[in-house]
Amino acid sequence: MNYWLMKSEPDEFSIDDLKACPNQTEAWHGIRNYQARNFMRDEMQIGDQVFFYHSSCKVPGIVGIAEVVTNAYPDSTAFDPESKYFDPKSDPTKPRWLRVDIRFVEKFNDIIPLSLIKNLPQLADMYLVSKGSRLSIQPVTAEQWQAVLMLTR
DNA sequence: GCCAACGTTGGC
DNA sequence: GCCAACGTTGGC
Repeated sequence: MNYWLMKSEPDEFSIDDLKACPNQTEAWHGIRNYQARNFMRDEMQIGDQVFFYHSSCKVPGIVGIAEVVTNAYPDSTAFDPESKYFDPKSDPTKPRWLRVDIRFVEKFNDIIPLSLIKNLPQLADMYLVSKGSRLSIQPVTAEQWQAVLMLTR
């Protein structure tokens, strides 16, 4: 099993939104970055655990946990001219973009703020706080996963 | 294949 | 809103 961190702008889609979805499950659409896509395609597995991260907001940070419940499959929003994620270069017979479904697992009582993560030596090597990190889907090590969980309990 | 121009991300 | 850092595009 692998661990991940996935970013979302809470104004667009928050962990509360995920919890409110049918079956508390939602398709993680709109990823338009090859590295993030390749993680989904090549390394993500059903059952993988995900830190849900709120970005571009007042207090950015990790707000809870979700779980991967499907393998990667074509992101149909790329074929929809009405969608903000429409990509005319993604051919439906050869889809360029993929998504997975994730299910709500847990919302932390308190957010783990980015400012705290930056200041903890045991989390200093998280991809999240590495220079110029912008990936919206990032791998997390088992050690980092445990270190973050320790902060919530 | 290089690289300048442009677009996006995301913290602050 | 600013801007650093990175990704993508497209001419050559």
